[in-house]
Amino acid sequence: MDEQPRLMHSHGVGMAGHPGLAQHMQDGTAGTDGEGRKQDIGDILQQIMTITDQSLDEAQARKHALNCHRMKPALFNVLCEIKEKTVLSIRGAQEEEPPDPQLMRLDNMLLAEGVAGPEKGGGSAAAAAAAAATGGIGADNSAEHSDYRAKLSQIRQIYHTELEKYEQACNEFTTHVMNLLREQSRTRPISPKEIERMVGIIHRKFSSIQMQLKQSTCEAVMILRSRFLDARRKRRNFNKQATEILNEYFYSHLSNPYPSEEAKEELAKKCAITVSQVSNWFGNKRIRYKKNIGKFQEEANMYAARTAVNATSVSAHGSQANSPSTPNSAGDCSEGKRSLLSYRDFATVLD
DNA sequence: TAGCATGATTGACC
DNA sequence: GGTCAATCATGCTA
Repeated sequence: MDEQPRLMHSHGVGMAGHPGLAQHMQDGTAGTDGEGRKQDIGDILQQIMTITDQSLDEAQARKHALNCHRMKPALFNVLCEIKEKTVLSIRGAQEEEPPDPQLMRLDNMLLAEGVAGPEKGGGSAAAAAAAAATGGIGADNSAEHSDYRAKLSQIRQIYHTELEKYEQACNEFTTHVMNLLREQSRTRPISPKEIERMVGIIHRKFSSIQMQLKQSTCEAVMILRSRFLDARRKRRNFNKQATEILNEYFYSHLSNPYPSEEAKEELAKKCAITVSQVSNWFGNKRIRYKKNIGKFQEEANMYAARTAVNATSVSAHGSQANSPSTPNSAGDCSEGKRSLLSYRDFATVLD
C-alpha cells in the first residue's frame, strides 16, 4: 500500500474515496462493472460486520470464504491504511506515563518493612524500631518479637506467592492475546504496534491488580505493627528486685526523692527498665506516698531500717551512707522540691 | 469477679 | 523539660 494512495488520490474513486481500493479496482482485479464492484464491497463489509454474530462454524466458513474472495487483498490494504492512521492519531495519547506516586509509596513501604525486596531478617528492624518507639527494652519480649517476625514472614510469603501468580497470569494472558491477534491478523490488519499497544494495556491492567495486592499487603503490615505496638504498651509489673531497688532509693532519699538524671540512668540499668519508666515510677510513688502515708509507713520503716543497717556497715568501712550516684542526697531540700519527710512525720503523728 | 495495686498517659503548671 | 495530679488500663489476689 506504499504507492497506492499517491497513485489514486486525484481520482476520488472507491470505498469512501479511498485511494488504495480504487487503485486496486482500477488495476482490473476488482471487476469491470462499477455498480457490481460497489455491491461486492458492500457485501464483504456486511459479512465482516456480522461475522461475530454467527456461530463458530459459520464464522469459520465465512472467514474462509472471505480469505478466498477476490476483493480481499484490496480491502486488506485499505483497512491497513485506516488502521495506520488511527494508530497515529491515538499514539500521542499513550506516551510513557510517569511512575504512579501511590505505587511508589507502596513499593517503598513494602521495601522498608522487608516485605518486598531481599529478605532482611523478617522485619526485625521494624520490630526493633517499634520497640524503641515505646521505650521497651525487650527483656521478656523476645516471644512477641519472634511472633511479629513470623507473622511478617507469613505476609511476605503470601505477597510473593500472589505476585508470582499475577505475573504468571499476566504472561499467560499476554501470550494468549498475542496468539489471538496473530491469528486474527490473517483476516484483519493488525500491526506489530497494535500488538504492542494491546500488551501494554494488559500489563497496565495487571499492574492495577498488583497495586491492589500491594495496598492490601501494606494494610496487613500496618495492622500487624499496630497490634505489636499495642501489645507492648500493655502494662507489665516490674520484677520484685527492680521494685526493691527503686523503693530502697526512694525511702533512703525520702527527704528529697528526686533522683538526678545520672541516678535515674543507674537505677534504670540496675532494674533493667528505661529511664522514663524510672521517672514514671518515682512520679507515681511520690504522689501515692504523699496521698496515703499511713499505708506506706510500714514499708518506709522497713527500708529505713535496711538503709540504716547498710549505712552502719558502710561507715564501719569508712565510707558515706549515701550512694555516690545520688547527688540529691537526704537533707538537701534547697531546690524548691517539697520534702516528703514531713508527710511521714505527719503520718507518724497520726498513727 | 470485685477490689486493690501499679505502670502508663495526659494536661496543667512552673 | 520535669513534676504533679488525675485518670486509664491492666495485673494480681482473695
